[in-house]
Amino acid sequence: MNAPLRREIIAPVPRRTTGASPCAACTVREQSICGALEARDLDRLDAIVHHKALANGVALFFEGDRSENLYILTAGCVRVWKMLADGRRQITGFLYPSDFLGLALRERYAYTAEAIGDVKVCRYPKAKLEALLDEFPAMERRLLAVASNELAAAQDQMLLLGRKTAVERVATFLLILLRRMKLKNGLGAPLHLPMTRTDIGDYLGLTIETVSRSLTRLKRDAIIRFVGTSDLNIVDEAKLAKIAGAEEDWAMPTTVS
Amino acid sequence: MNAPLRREIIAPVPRRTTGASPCAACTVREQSICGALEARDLDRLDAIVHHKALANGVALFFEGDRSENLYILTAGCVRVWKMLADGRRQITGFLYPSDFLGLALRERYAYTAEAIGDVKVCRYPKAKLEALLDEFPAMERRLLAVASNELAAAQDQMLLLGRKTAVERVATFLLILLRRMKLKNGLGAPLHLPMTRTDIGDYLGLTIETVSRSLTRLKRDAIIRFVGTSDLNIVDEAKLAKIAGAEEDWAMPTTVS
DNA sequence: CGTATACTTGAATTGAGTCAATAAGTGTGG
DNA sequence: CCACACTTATTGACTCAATTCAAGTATACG
Repeated sequence: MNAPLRREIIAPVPRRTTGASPCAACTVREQSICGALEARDLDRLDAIVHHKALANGVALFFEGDRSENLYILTAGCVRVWKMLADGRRQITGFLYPSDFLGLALRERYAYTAEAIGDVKVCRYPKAKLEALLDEFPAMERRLLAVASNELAAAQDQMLLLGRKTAVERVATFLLILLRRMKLKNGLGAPLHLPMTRTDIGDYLGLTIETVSRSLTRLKRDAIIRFVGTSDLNIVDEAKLAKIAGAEEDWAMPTTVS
Repeated sequence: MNAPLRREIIAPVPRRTTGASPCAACTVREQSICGALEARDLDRLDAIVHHKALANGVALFFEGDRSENLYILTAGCVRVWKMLADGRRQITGFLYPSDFLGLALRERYAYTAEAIGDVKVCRYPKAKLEALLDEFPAMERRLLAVASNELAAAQDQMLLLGRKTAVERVATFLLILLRRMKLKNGLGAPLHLPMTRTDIGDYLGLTIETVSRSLTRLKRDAIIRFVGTSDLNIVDEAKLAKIAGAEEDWAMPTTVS
């Protein structure tokens, strides 16, 4: 179907030979768990990291593989998914630079992770990174924060999958992308969708046709405007947010302790 | 709708005056994060814990409340849910004794937690528990493991909500309950459903009618047999598992490292 | 024992899925 | 640079699984 069974092919990234630590020069360090380390400790990370580049559709690992490595995404986009025996697929997340991957501290990965377009990652052997966590509690605390945030996002996604209509799902999806982009790139720039409509459908629990129809409806209502097929401008963010089905925002409720 | 707006009412549990630490006598300690502490450190937990009892339908906290406490469930069942502005509800989980509650290390709770039937919890002030985490890394590690497991469960639930049919969802739900019960009570005993059909529907992204029809179908096919309305025997676990839509079980796949 | 609540069942409706036919991109080689 | 092939996206017509609406029937409770 849409799960290319290619294994990861490593295009080795030239190892820096200058004195400076590669991690010190890393552009996503501050956002990722590595940011928990002091500059002077970065060589400890450098010592166990392998940099890798992956082409479109190549898997970092497959559901069921022994989980021997953890990853931090430094460039590109990764989709993470689970599958039923008959091929029905559910994408549980799209990852972006600085995102952490492989958190399941279990023997096997519970999902497959695949590159969307060109991707770069830092790979850490699980055992060695765990040893570092013991040594640097700040890093472990940061990992806990990451897990906690992902859990909150997963709960939002359950609300979406269990209770939202098709347009609401698509609107929510666009809003999330928009907010993430605003954080990184600032506003104004058009929103780029690196994933296919099939990916979006499998993320939102819809078919591609329904995704397409929902996008068309948002276009018709002048809420978004497409530039090509995978770039768009959000013309009316307020309307989009309204359709997304404003979760109750609980403006300072009274609390009886 | 079905969200009683009652605040928690504390039925004080008599504080033990014997010399022994209450935590030392706790029946769920080993399964919960408290199990990470040595016996000699348990008084540190005792010092910050408050025991509470809650009646059916009473909330521990509401979505949007300041998250000042963390909880461990010691008896009963708790439902955790989020809601859309128009009242659509999604239950993101049912919690059982030894389960941890309030993990979101954020300023506010992202969901509401309510007692189903009589419930007992240990309540810890967030700041004080976090201080303990700093002191006892084993406990923090355990918390990370909890978060990691919950994340895996959340991903399974996304697969269910996004891609499974009604009967598959209900079958999966029963199987999960069965497996959890097997772990605790051993096999044989009938399965008890403490929650209403409405709860089940809101957990599975279905209406009560569809839940009821699915259960009827499983009854008709002699896969389950009800004893009253909230207790049932699972007659044919294999068939149930088959319907639940066997996630690929990836029997030792080859891995190219 | 009656009343409220929770659950089941049936009939009609509908939102999203399926099937099928374009249309719009994307990439390749001549 | 264009023509062709191929993939990806859109649109339309029809179907169907789950919802909605509407009775009924258990079950629990004061």
